[in-house]
Amino acid sequence: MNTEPTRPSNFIRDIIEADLAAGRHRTIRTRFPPEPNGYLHIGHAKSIWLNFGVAEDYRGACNLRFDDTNPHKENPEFVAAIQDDVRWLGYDWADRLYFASNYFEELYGFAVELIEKGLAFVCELDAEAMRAYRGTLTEPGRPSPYRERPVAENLDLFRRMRAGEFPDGSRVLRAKIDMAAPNMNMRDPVLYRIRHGVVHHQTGAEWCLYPMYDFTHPVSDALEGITHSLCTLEFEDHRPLYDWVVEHVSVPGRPRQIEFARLNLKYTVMSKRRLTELVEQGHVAGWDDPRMPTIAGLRRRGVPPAAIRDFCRRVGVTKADAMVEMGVLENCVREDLDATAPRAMAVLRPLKVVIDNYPADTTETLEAPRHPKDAAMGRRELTLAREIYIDREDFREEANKKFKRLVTGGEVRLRNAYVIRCEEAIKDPDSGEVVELRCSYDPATLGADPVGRKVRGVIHWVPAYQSLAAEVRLYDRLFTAPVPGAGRENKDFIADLNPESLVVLKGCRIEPSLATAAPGERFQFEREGYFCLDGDTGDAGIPVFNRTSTLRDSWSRTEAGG
RNA sequence: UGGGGUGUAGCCAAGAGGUCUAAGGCACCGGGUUUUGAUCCCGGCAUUCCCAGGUUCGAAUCCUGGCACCCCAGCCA
Repeated sequence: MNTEPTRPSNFIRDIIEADLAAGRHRTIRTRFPPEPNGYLHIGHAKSIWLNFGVAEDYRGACNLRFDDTNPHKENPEFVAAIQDDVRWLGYDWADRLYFASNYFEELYGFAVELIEKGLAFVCELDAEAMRAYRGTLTEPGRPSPYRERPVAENLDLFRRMRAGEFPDGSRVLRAKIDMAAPNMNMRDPVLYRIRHGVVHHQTGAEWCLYPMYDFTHPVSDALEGITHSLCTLEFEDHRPLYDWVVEHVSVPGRPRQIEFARLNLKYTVMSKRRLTELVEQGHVAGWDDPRMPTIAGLRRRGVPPAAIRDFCRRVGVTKADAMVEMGVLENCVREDLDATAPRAMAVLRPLKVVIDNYPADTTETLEAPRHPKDAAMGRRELTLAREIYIDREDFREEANKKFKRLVTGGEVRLRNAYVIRCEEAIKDPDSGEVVELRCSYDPATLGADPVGRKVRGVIHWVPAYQSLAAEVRLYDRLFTAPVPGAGRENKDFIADLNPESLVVLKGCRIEPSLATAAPGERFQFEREGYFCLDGDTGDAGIPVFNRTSTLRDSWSRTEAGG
């Protein structure tokens, strides 16, 4: 992990360095605090990278803590998936796995402390009434009629709330702060609510009283000795409340909350609500659908964890709302995969080629490097035969000089093999479609340029009978709009789904050496892109490859531009 | 007409009174190498820092006043 390029400076690191220099802390402690109510996405990756990275750089530690105070939305599947994803990203929390629910008893004690100090009270206003009392953004709220209840009564009521004597929604515990505060979060915020009949994934049926985030988070941070509690910008308004809790309750630490801007990516969505909707309404195949911006989706797509870390580093950490282009991620993926992915040949849309002057009853074994710039990756064997497949896109009956591939009467280099000439294109008499090419090859061109002429194009190929059948799934951006739902009625992001985000190619042929590939292995199919072997199999058990990314393609631009 | 934030190139982002006629990355535009139209290499790409005043010998950096955008009225996190 330390072979990674230096993490650039940012305002959070500046704060940490200043704190260290001033002797406010001897060592740094951070935490990544997901709520287990969904899968992690690339926005979380930024937080994970920041929290674990900063801890690593300043020789501190980062805890993994599940913020599990709302049993209605949380479940063990998410708890497990989140751990898998953090680990896969390359981070290790050692024995520091925590749950906010582990602190329920302490939390309860601190709530009692607040009541005893006259800083919290049991309120019987229902949700609607409480909203009315809260006031608005421009008008102050009014105090709850229950605000001045005696301490002893509050204590008794709170104990009975825990004991299960009151139904859901009948009572809450509230902090007594300031109903006229311009910051809505300070208008006597709710600290505890009653939830009967839910089985919490960690604490079971032990509690019917659950603490709110604003109370739980600062206490949990303090209990764990967190020095810097990093969170996203929308919690900025909560910081005064965070500080209030830390100050008024006898916790052992003084954590400091620092907010940074969350990651936004064009052409995708990042909110848990929207991702959940995509999954539950079946717009994608699941949380790990390769089109999803989830960590699980990116993993299945073939994106290497190092590319995600690099992406986080490049994007930076600031307080300015940012909308990052997909191109940055794609570049990180290509950069990593160019260096690490073995090369192979795969023909996605096969067109049969018969090399007429090649002996019919033999094949030839050729060798090719697994990587053009990394000899250590070794070599692989290719089988050349009289009948091969090339991609339909690499042949045109006629074309102008810019088309560097095969045309009738023209020559092209078969990658890692000979130069061939197309003598004739055989067409289906009914449809006129080209169904086969009759070619000849020049035996003198293996590893050597032909004499007296130059061949500009190189195309990939596979042997017709020795190659393997495969299914290839081509992925494109999930949405057609840079900000899905923007400008639509009800922000209807579903309407911006890209109908061509997935194209399945079933008749593909891949080179024989791919027979031993294992699920999760990544390759560059030369001239096509980067692909990752999926765990699924296609028709008749054939392997399935997911396209992680195309190669950069200046040809399509040239051609489109005329 | 409340509070909290943010504004540097198409997209991110350094920068903290002079070394800024403003780093770096992505994108884009050339040119070179190449048995991947890939990679790689070389070059180009903000006289300008949301706007307007002001302070100063000197400002993206300080002051004042505007403007724009984001977040907040869950017994969600």
